[in-house]
Amino acid sequence: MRLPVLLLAGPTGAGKSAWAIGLAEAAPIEIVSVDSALVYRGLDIGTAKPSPAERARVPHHLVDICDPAESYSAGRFLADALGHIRAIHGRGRVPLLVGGTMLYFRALLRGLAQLPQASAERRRELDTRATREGWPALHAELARLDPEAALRISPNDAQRIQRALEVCYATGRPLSDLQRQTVSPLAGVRLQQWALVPGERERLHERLERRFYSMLARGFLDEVRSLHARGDLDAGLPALRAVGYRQLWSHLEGELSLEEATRRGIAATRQLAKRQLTWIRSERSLQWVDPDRAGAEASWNRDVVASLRELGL
RNA sequence: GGCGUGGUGGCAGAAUGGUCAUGCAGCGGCCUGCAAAGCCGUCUAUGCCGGUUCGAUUCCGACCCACGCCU
Repeated sequence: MRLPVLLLAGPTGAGKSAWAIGLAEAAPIEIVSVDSALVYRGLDIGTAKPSPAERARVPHHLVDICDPAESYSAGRFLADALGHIRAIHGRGRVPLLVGGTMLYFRALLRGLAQLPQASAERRRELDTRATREGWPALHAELARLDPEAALRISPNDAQRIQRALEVCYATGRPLSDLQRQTVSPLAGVRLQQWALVPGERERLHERLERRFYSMLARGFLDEVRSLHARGDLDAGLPALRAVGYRQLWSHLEGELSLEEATRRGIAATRQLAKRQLTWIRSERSLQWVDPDRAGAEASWNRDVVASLRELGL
């Protein structure tokens, strides 16, 4: 028999974690987090990380695996996640991939091309050139090395221009060629995929705002303060660009009042949710569930448990 | 009650006798090793009534509202 892989996506604040933990208590499931912020140690309150108690009850993988000074990546995620999926299957259990980092889900579903890792030095060089010449100039260079990539990347999209050039330099080949063949690493796996999609955006927004205040009440600012106090972290690190952390960091740097940081943090959270929803809409293989509908969680839970039973689990 | 100042989009804030900046928020989208990131696109406005004018958000008058000062 082939063990399945379950996927649960959804925007921030939709209730994914609670659903996942609830399911794991009713079925032989282990949770694999699909979340670019939960990987960082010390980012707890602001990421709504599952509590130690919850993690003791249900195994969570890919949480707290990285120091905030490091940069995690989609590539590392893919390798890590596939490793956990295999290991969980090896235990005769079912992996439930839960999270909101849609690029990571896509990597899992569609695969990533064989590309070189990010190179810190190369990126530093490119940043230096960009401050002197401007990104449009580097975009023009990309147009020579990889016209196809230049066509779909905006002259202002620093991040992607940088990545494309980095790959061209490192491999001597256009990124577009390298990206041509990718295979789904989960091809042939029995997949069940859901997305929590709140029916009313308004309600999600209210919830996100309340949640932000509640995080502050539970010591979010102190959490950021202790990261700030380490002295070896800076605002450019992926961990500190996370929603909420970035704004509170900026307040600690004296750039924003706490009120302003809060306002912006809440707005950034809404924007994150919006981008996640855009991605969910485009991923047609996901089955939508409205978490605000009465009884939605219970009936989902029941259905999943039943379908696992059919497989003898 | 009198005088003064000011009313521009959800908010902030420019400008103009003829096409009403811009920023933020919102909304839609893109996404291959930073993705809670980055980028692209986009709707809504000149308080009200009248006058001058070919044409008024702009000039004039009345009114309403806000703020300040005076009584």
